Amino acid sequence: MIQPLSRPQSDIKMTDFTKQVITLVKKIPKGKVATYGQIAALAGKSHAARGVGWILNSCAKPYKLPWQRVINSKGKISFHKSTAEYRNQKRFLQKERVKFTADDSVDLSQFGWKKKARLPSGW
DNA sequence: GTTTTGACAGTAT
DNA sequence: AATACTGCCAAAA
Repeated sequence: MIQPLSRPQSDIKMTDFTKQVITLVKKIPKGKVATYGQIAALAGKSHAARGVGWILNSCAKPYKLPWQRVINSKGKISFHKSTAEYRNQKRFLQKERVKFTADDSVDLSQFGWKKKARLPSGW
């Protein structure tokens, strides 16, 4: 049967993993994006990308997380096009100078968040 | 307690 | 290259 698409809850359990994910997402600098897998890996679970997605769905609103800076490993927005969330996220990123290719994808080599942020002489 | 779902990723075929 | 399968996390039914 069909279940509700989303169940935002501000009343979640807050495990270590959850806390770390929230903390990390908040640390994503403006103008950069991170992938679910990267967040998961930084939180200590390299294969918990799904969990990250769930946590964002649960905590993005109540915790005011910049969930828009989190995209999938292909550099694309995970929502289906024509959804309000998709448009919202794309607009948010473009506003931060994040370029979208004709493919509606982001070049992670340019805009991907690197914790050590050591890029050639431009940064 | 088990099953299903959800904004995923990596590997295998 | 494109699909399928598996791994992992947390919450609801």
